[in-house]
Amino acid sequence: MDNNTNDIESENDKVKEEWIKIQDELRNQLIEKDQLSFNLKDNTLKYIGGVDISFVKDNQEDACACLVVLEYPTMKIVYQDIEFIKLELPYIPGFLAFRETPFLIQLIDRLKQSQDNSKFLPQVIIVDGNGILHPRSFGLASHLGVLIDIPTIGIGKTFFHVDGLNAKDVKKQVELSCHKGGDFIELKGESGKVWGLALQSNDDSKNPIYVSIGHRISLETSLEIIKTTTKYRVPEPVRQADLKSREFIRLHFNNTTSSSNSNSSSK
DNA sequence: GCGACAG
DNA sequence: ATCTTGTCGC
Repeated sequence: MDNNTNDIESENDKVKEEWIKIQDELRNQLIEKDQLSFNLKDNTLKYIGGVDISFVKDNQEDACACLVVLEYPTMKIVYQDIEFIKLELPYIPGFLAFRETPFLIQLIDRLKQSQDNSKFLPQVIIVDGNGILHPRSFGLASHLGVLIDIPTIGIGKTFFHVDGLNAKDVKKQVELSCHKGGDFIELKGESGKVWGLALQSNDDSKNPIYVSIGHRISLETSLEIIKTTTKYRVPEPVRQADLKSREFIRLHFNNTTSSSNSNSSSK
């Protein structure tokens, strides 16, 4: 029986090794500077995207993927696509991209192919997950960005330990240095590398968000965009994607499945 | 060996 | 990720 668990463990290690190779390869295509189809100074940023996946409770595989496109800077939703999906892989810290990326790409592809809506293809996408703020500098936002070749910004809501940085010290630093919305600190690790920023979203948000480069954008431009699209704790594009996907689950999944406490009838 | 660990 | 009421404040 111990042999079984050992076999499984070594199988998992093999898979992780393969995944690491894949990401090492993809990372060669990662661009950590501005390579954009717009300039923030001259109103050429029109469409900004947000993606998120929400889950059905007590369920590791039934979920809802959402892509929204907002008009900049009005933040009005001009396009949305929401669908039920079945996750095929578990959540493994450090390998989130392999779990979620296939479904997000599908949403982007559908928009690209849309006869009427392809004009809404976002010029930059804000992703619910880190960019290069990641053990191998290649989180979900970067992985997705490279695969779809669209600029992305990574947003984390909880800190991911990397390069000697840890949540406790980071939050302590934020407490000391950030007092109002827009204040931020650099996330500089032991190696000296700047992995991203901890940003106070608004004047009364105590809990920071973590901004990092996804793909084809600089940290400076990322910050500028995040600041101008954030009203609540998380930027409006990802917030809307989150709200839409949760609502979809509430409306179409809940009473549709047995799952839990209905009126316990028979017995 | 032990703990940490995006969503 | 998800589970949840009240509560503080504009």
